[in-house]
Parts: sequence; structure tokens; C-alpha cells
Amino acid sequence: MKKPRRVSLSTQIVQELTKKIETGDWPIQTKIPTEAQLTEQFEVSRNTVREALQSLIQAGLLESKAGDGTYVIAANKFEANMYHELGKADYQEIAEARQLLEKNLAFLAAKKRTEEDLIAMEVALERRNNPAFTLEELALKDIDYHIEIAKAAHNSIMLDVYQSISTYLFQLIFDHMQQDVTFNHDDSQQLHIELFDAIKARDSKLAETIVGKISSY
Amino acid sequence: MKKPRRVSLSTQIVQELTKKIETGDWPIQTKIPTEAQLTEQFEVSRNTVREALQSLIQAGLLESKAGDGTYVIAANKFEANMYHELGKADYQEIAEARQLLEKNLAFLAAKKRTEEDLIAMEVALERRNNPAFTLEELALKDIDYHIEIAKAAHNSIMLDVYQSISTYLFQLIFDHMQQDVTFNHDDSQQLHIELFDAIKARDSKLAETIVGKISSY
DNA sequence: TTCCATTTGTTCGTATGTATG
DNA sequence: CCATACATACGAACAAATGGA
Repeated sequence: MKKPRRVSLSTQIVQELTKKIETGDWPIQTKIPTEAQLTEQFEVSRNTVREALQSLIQAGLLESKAGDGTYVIAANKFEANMYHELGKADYQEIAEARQLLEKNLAFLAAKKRTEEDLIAMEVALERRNNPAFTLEELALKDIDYHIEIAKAAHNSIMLDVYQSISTYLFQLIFDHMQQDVTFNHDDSQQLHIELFDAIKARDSKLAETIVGKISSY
Repeated sequence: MKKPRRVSLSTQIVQELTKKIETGDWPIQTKIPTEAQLTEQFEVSRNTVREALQSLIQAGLLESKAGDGTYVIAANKFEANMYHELGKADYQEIAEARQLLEKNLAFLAAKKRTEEDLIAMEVALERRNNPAFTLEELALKDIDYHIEIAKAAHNSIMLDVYQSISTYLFQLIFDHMQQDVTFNHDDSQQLHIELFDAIKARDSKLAETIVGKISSY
């Protein structure tokens, strides 16, 4: 039915641009190349470029300003929907949403993780384990690890949601670590290893519990 | 700010066509005039007509078939959402995300609901309670009720996430009710009343458990 | 402030490809 | 096979908004 054997040029451009945005190649607020430049770059007419841009504007990923340029305003569709809300969401709300989502994701991951997921998680876990890291670096690696768990949950909606707020998580986790004078690198790593083991053992309840401990650490 | 002093031709055409559709002048399944005819009728180019049609197709009001014609498939945007079909895989993911989010929201609502929230929930609960409702109507009221619970959770992020997927929930809930031959209106309402009571009593664990029962009903 | 180059917005005309009945 | 109708793509022109000189 909806199987166009040949993907339209504008669709191809949409895919290329989406990739740039989602991989962070073009972070939020980036001013993307002008229509004329994209026309040259993709070797298509301006109309075709505009059609692709229209799709992304419609999806809420881009915003264009006449006489100025076109800007990235969201990294994915969920973020596009929550674009307005997140900015004014307060700290407590983000922290609360984070804990709930991480519990949900750990629960799902324990049920659905594959061997490949375990490998990816282990790599991220290892990267996280460097006592020489500053708190800043640790916070970043921490988010990476939790995103791997989110991927292991095999639910693209929940993954999107988590990735959307992960932008805001950095500051949150960083502050959390910094304010907690009792924060201990090894203890933290130990808890994350336990979480990995629980997911590996497919113990969803335990995984959920451990996330609770990590968040309220 | 967003005050274009001159409405574009395609926008004007969108408005004209929308009027035809919403007033019932062009009922559902009507085959609308061809692009060539609309071109003549509005005295604009075919491109401009197509741009307008694209908007309405995107909005879900129209559907076009190459070599055949363009048809009205929904009378308004809300109805258009109902026709929004989802892939089988997405369907499962949405169902999963729905259950998790509703549990989270009920949990939070039980902890943070105010007296005003209870009143709003009670109103939505009462609206839901009409044995004469078709399953379609019931599904709509059901979503309304759960959105009230989401509001009572007092977390704008979680509310936003839930509202984002609620667009897709209608079809899901509707199918769920329809496929379940044991579905009983009174039993369902009873469970929803129990959920209300649990939130009123601030029993977050019980609220979460009841949502689990409702989802797996 | 005005003016101007840049960039997006709108519209047209045309050509060719693809799907339907 | 064929006429019809939508799908895709190109090129061109001018309007309107913006930001900076």
C-alpha cells in the first residue's frame, strides 16, 4: 500500500537533515544552511528543498524566520511537542519525571534486553568507571549509561521521552552530585553495576528498586 | 508577531475547503473536484491548489489516490485523529507506554492531588458514567478522565508526555474495549471509582495497582 | 535613521512519472 | 492499452521580513 518503490528526493533530504539533528551534529539553535546552499549541496531545486524543510517545520524540529534563516528548535518529535513546557518546568518536576522514567525503563529493560543490549550497556558502564573523571564528565557518562538502558527497554516512545529530558538531566545530575557531600564515586559505580546485573538476570523488580536507590542517593 | 497582514492564497483555499467539509457540504467519502477543476475555480495555479490540499491531507481531513481522485475522510481534526492508523509494532509500544505512564501518574496524583483536582476528577468520572454511551463515546470520556488524573499529578512534564500520546490512545482504548467480549460497562466504571477513591485517600500504591487492573482488564 | 543585501515566502508555468479504472 | 488524475521535480520571478551597514 504505502510502499513507494522510489523514495522522493524531498524525503531523502528530510532523512539527511533529521540525521544531522538527531545525532547532535546540528544542536538546538543551530542556524542551518540557507535554502540556496542546500539546493546546491543536494543538487535539487529550491522547491524540493523547501518541501523537505516544510516537513521538518511541520514536525516541530525546525523553525524558519523570513529574512534571517532556519533554526533547529528540537532534537526529536517528542521534544518538539514538549518544547514549550520543558523550558519552564521546574527542577523538582524534572527530577521527579526522571526517577519515574528511569524506573520504568529499567523495569522494561530487565524484561526485554537482548545480548547485544547487555554488551552496549557494559561498554557504557566501563566508560563511566574512571575515578579521574570530574563530576561533569561523570554526569555525562552517567546519562550515556542510562540511555543504553533506555534503548534496551525496546520502546521507542519511552526512549524518545527519556532522550528529550536528558538534555535537562545533565544540570540536574551534576548539581545532585555536587551538593551531596557524601557522594562517593565507588559507591555510585557499585550501584550501577548492581543495576546491570539485575537487568542481566532479568529481575525487573530488583532493577526498579536499584534505580530508586540511585536516584535518591 | 504572527500577524500576516495578507493571507496566502493557499491558506485562503484551505479555509474555503475546510468550510465545505465542516458544514457537511462535502460529507465523508465525497470525491472532491480534481486539482484541475479547483485550479480553474479559484483562479490560481495547480501548485497553489496542491499546497492547500497537502495541508488538509496532512491534517487528516482528505486522502488522495493517484489516478483516482481526492476524498474527504474526516469532518474535523478531532475525527481525523481517530483515523490515524498505527503500525502493529507501534501499537504495542503505545499500549506499553500508556500503562506505565498511567501507573506513574496515578501514583503521583495520589500523593499530590488537591481538593480542586478531586472535584475535576469527579466531574470527569460522572461524565464517563452513562450506560447509553457507545464504546466510542466511552473511550473518549475515558481519556478525559485519565487526563484529569494526569493534571492532578502536578508534573507538567509527565502531563505533556501523556497528552502527547493521548492522541493515539483513542484507537487503542477503543480496540481494547471492542475486542474484549467480557467487557462490562459497570465493572469498568466500578474500577474507575475505586481509582478515584484511592487517589482521594492518598493511597498511591493502591492507585497504581488499580491502574494495572484497568489496563489489563 | 534609512538603505540594502540576504533569506525566506508565495506563486506561477511546465514537464514528466506513476497509479487507477 | 489508454485516458484521467495525482505525484514529483525543475526553473523563475517577485514579495516580504530581517539584520546590519
